[in-house]
Amino acid sequence: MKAVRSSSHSGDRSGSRPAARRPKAPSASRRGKPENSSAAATSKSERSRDLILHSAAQLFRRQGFSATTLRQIAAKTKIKAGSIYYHFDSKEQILDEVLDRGLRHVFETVKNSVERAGKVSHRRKIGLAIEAHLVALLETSDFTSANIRIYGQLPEQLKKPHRPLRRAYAEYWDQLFIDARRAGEIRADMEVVPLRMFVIGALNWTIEWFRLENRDAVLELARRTETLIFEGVNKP
Amino acid sequence: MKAVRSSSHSGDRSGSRPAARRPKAPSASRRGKPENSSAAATSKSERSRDLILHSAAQLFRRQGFSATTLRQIAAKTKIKAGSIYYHFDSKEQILDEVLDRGLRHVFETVKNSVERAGKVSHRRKIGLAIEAHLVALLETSDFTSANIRIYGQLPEQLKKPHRPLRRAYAEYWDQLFIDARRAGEIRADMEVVPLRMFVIGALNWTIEWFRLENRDAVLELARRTETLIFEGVNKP
Amino acid sequence: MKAVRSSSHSGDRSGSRPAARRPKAPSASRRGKPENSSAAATSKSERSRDLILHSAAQLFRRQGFSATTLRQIAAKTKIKAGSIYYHFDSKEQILDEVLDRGLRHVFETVKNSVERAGKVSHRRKIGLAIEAHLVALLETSDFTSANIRIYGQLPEQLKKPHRPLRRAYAEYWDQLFIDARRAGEIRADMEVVPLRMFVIGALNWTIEWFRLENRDAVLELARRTETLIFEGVNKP
Amino acid sequence: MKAVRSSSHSGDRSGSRPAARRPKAPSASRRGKPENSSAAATSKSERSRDLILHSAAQLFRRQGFSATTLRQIAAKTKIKAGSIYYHFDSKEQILDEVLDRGLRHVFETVKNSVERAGKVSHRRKIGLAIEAHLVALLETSDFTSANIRIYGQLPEQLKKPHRPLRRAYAEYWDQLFIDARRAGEIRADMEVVPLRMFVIGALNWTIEWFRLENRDAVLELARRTETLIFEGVNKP
DNA sequence: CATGAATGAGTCTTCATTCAT
DNA sequence: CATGAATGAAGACTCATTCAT
Repeated sequence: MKAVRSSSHSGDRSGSRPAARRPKAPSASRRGKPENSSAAATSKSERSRDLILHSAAQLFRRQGFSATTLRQIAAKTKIKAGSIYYHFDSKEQILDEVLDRGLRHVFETVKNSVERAGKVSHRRKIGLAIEAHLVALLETSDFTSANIRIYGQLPEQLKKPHRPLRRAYAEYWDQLFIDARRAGEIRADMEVVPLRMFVIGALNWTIEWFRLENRDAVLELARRTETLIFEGVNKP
Repeated sequence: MKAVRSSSHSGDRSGSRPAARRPKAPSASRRGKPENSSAAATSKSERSRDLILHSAAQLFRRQGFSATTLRQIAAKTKIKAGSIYYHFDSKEQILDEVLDRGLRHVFETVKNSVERAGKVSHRRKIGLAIEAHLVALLETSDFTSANIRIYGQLPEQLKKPHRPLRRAYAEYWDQLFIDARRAGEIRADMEVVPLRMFVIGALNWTIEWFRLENRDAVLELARRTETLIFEGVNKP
Repeated sequence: MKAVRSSSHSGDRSGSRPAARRPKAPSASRRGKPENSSAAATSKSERSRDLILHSAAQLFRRQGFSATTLRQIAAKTKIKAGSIYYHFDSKEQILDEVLDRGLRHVFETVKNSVERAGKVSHRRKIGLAIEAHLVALLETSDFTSANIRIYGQLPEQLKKPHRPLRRAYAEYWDQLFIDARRAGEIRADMEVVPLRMFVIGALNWTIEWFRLENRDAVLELARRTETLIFEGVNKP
Repeated sequence: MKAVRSSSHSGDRSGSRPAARRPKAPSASRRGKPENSSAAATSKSERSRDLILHSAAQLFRRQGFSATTLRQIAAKTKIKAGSIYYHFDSKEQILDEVLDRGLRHVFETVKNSVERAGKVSHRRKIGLAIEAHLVALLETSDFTSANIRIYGQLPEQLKKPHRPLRRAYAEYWDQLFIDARRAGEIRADMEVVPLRMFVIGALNWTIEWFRLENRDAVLELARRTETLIFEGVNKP
């Protein structure tokens, strides 16, 4: 009940190329695994690939896609720029994989968190989703934060392959809200899509300002956010 | 009680340069004027400058700063890339001015809206601020939306000159919340900074998804957002 | 009765590109003019374009397409490599134009030479064609020699746009032979296609060894070749 | 009376290098053997070497030297690019050997064919030479066709080591013509060098268009060519 | 004011080559 | 013998910038 199906596009665009070398596609052993799995990346190649992706994610997150150069990625990975092409076909392919991992990571984190909770109130579920989303975004994954931060500014053609998964994630949240509303835990007159936008927006914007200081900071932020969303700022 | 002081930095960095032909600095007549003033842009030069800035703002907003080329800006302005240098010293200078105008625009819009209201409840004031912020962001100013969208990914050195004004704007909101809390319209245990982040985050994130369709769409969105913030999603 | 229709493809492949600048397409004033027209190339841009093409043709001819770098072309033209892109979209576009000019040049030279002769024997016509082809190839046009020399090694996709014109040229020769055979000046059992290949082959191969020394060398070579083709090496 | 002395240069340029593992020079057992001998290629190493050379020859022939990458050669040979360096010091060394084999192959083929004929007319000898040259070029050897096709575009320094053998081959043809002329089978006023160029040119150019379809096609072509050369196109 | 033409630094990418395993 | 992984030099191409006209 865990792995989010990869948007299965990743790397497809390179289909026409001669595809000389080997790696270039996410190794079977990694596909679908949680991105920050501490389970040792096996081959040397896989380790390098991973390091490159991590470097890229951090840089994309900070500077955006187009402001990030392959030389920067290489430098951070302590290899030379040309070497990147042993592992990837193009800068775009790196982007694709960063985006994909990032979204799959939040999605899985949120899903697992909610499902693990079992029978709890809808508010609790939404609270857990908020917390999981924030944890993924702010604590555990550069991929997720990179995705959230840069996606909006990418050219259409780069966004396209990631739409299905994005939509799926949005629908997952919508369902949480729909269920809660049906159960009467959310006002009946509340429309789901703007609500989801509002919530996700408030969560996502945290990348712009939140600086992780201690383990509990994110949890604290999550709690606060949940309260705000459910109760607003009004006097009770 | 209108004009927000420009962050006074704009163009300063070019101080050492030989000071080419003429303009290069916002013309006296424009300084401090509301950005969308339809009041006669006077000289031809000023009109071109303005058109360039508008083109730049739109492109920055859509693609980010580094993905936007001067030639794109020129093309959208229907001039040639070289001509931009009659009006600006560098791409950075354009950025500076776009950012500055953008922030001043929201700031003024919000301030004016609140002040014009006169004696009203704090909730009403905050509601007006929300509305004004959204209007500036989604309806009236490409500068504002450009600013909001790209600021976070800019290198330190480009952000720096804009910090004072950003801080001022943040403090303005903080004050709104502090006043409301003091007046008991907001729960006493609510900390102001995270609250502001939450609210501004929810508002700013709308650029990522909101598509302006009709005049009232933004107002409707603003109302909805105000309700959410004050009352939350709970059953009343 | 002169200009050979350009294969009209030239530059078409760049159709999808944003096409920012201007020149990039052969200027109207040059299209269809004989390549070595001494009629002054007018604008500065046109002159540069032309110089680049000439440099490219010479280098392509000597080293082949892929062994020739833009830097070499630039150096020979005494400009910087980046400047080439003011005039051309890509190395391929340069190639296209070199090939096109080259073939149009021989074609026109041959056609004009034959037509100008008026009512003469078929053998004379073929003799003139041989001479004209050799002159174009060895004396007047780097474009023609470049074309002949590199065409065969180009990847399919680069050859494609030039096929129609090549075919037309081949058919022109075929017609010369067909007419001569019908008139009884060529043995009736002689098949035209292999004959054309034989003749054109013998002519084209001269690039591999012939070094132009004096004005008459080519004419002398042409005469010799004509004799060989018509009479063979046999004792008369 | 068969083997054409290799131009003995092959690999010499690598003289200064540290002399890696082992082979790198054509194994003793192969030196001087006819290139397509099916007589057991012995060691595994030797077989690989050979496969690499064949792949290279085909690619050089089709695309030229500089457009052919080591990875393409490796792919065609079904090994990895790095492995090539066990057998060769550099791409240039491969080229050298391809060129050398190619020329030795035609040379031997022609020589053998002529010598085997014994006492025959000079025209017959030349006819056999034509046939043998075409067979080598179009049917039996990628090395020969690669040589003929790419030699002219190589940089001086790469051509140099192959000149002696080329000259020898040219002289062999010259001798055939001289003998024929002395015997009165060729017109006395016919100069030998341009004649050889004409003939070899017509033969060599066939690579540009001839597509081998059936066993006899080459022989048919050879016959036609011989007739043309001796009798020309005139009515008899 | 604006453009045409050019420049040079830097971008992504390719490729021959190396070398430890 | 062969490969996997990497390197560095170079290639095509882009782009902010300059400046004479």
